[in-house]
Amino acid sequence: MSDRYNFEFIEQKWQAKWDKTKAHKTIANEKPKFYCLDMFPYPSGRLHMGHIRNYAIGDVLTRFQRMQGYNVLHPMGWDAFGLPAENAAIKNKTHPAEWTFNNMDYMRAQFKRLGFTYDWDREFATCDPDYYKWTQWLFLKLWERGLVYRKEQLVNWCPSCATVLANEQVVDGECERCGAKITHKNLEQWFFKITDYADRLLNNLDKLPGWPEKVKAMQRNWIGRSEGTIIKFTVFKDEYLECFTTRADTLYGVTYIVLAPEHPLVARLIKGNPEEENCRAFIEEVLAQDEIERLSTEMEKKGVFTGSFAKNPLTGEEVPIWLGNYVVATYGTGAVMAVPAHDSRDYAFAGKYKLPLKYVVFPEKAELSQNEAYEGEGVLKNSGTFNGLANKIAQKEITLELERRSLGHFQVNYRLRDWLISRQRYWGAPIPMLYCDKCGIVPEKEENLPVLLPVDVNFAKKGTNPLKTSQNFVTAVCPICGGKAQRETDTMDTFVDSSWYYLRYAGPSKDKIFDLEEAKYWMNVDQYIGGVEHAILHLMYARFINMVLYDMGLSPKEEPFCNLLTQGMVLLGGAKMSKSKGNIVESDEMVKTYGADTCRLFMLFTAPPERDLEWSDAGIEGSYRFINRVWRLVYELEPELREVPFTTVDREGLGKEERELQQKLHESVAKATEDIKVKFQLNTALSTMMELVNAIYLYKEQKNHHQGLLRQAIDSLILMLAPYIPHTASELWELTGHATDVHQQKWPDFDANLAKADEVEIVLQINGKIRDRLLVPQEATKEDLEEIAFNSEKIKEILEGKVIRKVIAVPGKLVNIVAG
RNA sequence: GCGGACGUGGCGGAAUUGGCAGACGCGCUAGACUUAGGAUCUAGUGGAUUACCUCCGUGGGGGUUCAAAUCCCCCCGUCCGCACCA
Repeated sequence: MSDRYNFEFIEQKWQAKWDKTKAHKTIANEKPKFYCLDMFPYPSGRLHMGHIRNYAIGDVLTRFQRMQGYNVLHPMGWDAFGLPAENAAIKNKTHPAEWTFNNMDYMRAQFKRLGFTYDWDREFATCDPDYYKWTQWLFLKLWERGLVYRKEQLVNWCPSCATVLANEQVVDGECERCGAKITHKNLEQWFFKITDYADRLLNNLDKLPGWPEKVKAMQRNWIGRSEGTIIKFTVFKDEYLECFTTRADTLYGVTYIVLAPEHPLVARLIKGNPEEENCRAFIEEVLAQDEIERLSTEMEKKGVFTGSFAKNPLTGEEVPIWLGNYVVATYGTGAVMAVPAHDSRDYAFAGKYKLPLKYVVFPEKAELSQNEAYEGEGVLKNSGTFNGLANKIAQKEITLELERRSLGHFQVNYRLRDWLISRQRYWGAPIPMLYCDKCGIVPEKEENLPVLLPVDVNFAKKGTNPLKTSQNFVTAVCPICGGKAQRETDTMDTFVDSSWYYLRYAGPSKDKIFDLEEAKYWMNVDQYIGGVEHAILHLMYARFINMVLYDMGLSPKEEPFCNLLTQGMVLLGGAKMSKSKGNIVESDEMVKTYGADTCRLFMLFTAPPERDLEWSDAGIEGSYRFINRVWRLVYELEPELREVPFTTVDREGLGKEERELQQKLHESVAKATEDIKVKFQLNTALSTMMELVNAIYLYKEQKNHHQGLLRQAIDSLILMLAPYIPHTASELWELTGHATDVHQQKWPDFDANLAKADEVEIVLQINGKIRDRLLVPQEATKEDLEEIAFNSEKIKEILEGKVIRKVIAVPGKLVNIVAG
């Protein structure tokens, strides 16, 4: 034992012990459960301080809940498929697997060096054939349920990653991963029908009170549900142009129609018209723009007349059909009925091209201004038989009339698109489908899973899916007719892998996707912790896949994640730590200098978990100082405590200093417990413990110590620090004579009565301004306080010659005298 | 434009059930100990004025209240997400 805080020795000692005894192994039992899950990492290489922060939060919660009597599952593994491995493989002429597994080994050792409570027996990587076999199985189940389809459409293409991407993975027209500008290609791709679940994904958000409002808002926004009407305008003979609108009530105000240049009817609508040339030039111009330009609100609204007309289904009026650069081809029908009198965008467009306005909705009280679009509520005019109806009612009535005439119907539209899951890359789970000359597209048989990634591939050809270079892989046998077939060479989006991993942790299994019985015990995840960057991507995909598994009778809960914490980022120089920016503070370096406990402590103390945190060299020094301070305190008191048994000390017979220390102790336990359990404010829990340490230091200066009370204070302090600085706490627990493991102890209790001070300082106010402060007994009543207040010399002086109007006394807080 | 979060010392941040603004930590200042200190300990640290008293102060303005960082209204600003979605 050393008087110096030797973190290297201490941390290695306890880590070796935890490893050897499998201290963090978890099995389902009769205790109440708690499933604490940190989003598993991509094995990118090395941990930095950002990682430490993420995982330290989950680790504190895990250790705390164990001390609260819960059986806590806290697993860790690897989201191990993905592009960086493949790119590294091309660059270093290795195999992606080698790069990935090396990184996993390195990072696993780093996790252990940080003392995290993971049950390593449950570890897996999504690139293990034992795992991706079930990702493929899941694909087949979705196929069976009609939730998978293959379709040619305009898709996002990342030229740098040489693969297609889902809508969610395109940010501001750029690749979410590499930042390259996205282009568009017409390709046949695989999709998951997430839109079938749009309503449930949306409605269930209301059943997730433990999720941040922000994340729920983002998902609602992304799903973008909108109720409206499809209205059919007649073009040619017996052919219709369908428009989606949320304002069917303004149908009598339609003065033209605008189509996206990509609309399928455009070619026929312009053909042979004098405007044809003009239109072609316009379409070419619009299509030449990239996504960002095209969708920018700054973009000037432009259009051209097609030379054709469409017939309004109710008025029979012929209105001109235009092409517009602002109409989104992929939303609704790609065709908009324009009502310039009641839509400001149409108003601007109509003004520019001298198209007519027709007001049909009039405000009930105010005058209608004809200098702008009126978008508010009102009553219908100029609308035939619908005149006089409130516009909200007219929306329904007009749609019902259209339904009677088979010229329209109610429609719910979503912004959400189906999930494009195929990728033209090697390092992912192969899509288990085949192309047979006779049978067409056929699924692989379940018993033939996993469809293994071949080893004989060539990574050298840039822009080609390496899987295509393996003849052994591509050439296959049709599972139906036994004839010659070709394997699908696309792999699945890695977000498919991570959409069900939490179930695998909860119920590891050799012969099933997961063990249903064990998963029933653990699910759902009580606390999920991860970055807000997954607010839409992973968190919506996972909810969707879990919902499908729930419908299949497999997943025990409809929603997988009960409570969600989106922790803030660790910044350096105001920017998120990232390899590409080169602003990384490496875990290894800091652990070597200060030890794991100090790193953890700093990350938790400096800011509340949800907020971003700026790295500070001085800040980590402060945390290191605090641990040293605790170390010295316990080390110096240890000789007189070693033989003192732990007891709970009563208030009776204690001296003033003892009573103060006791009060501080109980108050600290109460606050540290509430902060972590209710508020999730680890920073304030820690500041409370710092105050307790300061109080014990102060008491230590006393001549004769109440050893029983000191023992209780020191023991409680070590217990409360155990989740945060587990190595130091273990060592100090042992040092002070305990034969037990600090992490298997019960969290300390507190007595609410003892947490109150004997005397409290109250303030005396006159007209709300503080004029005096006094110490009064804790139990002083309103009446007592008033008496005390009027006896104060200062108060008497100020009140001279004033009339007292009102006196407010709040026990334990203040007395306020209103006088004038 | 829509939605979410937020604005408190030199800095990170406390206090949000209305009731002492600035806990805790960093930094800074002075002192103690010391051969030395980038260790440790003690004291101080919102601003103005300063022996004391006092006044001002939570982005700005108004309001409710005995009492507002906290509740209400208006405005300004920052960050994040979505964005010509019909």
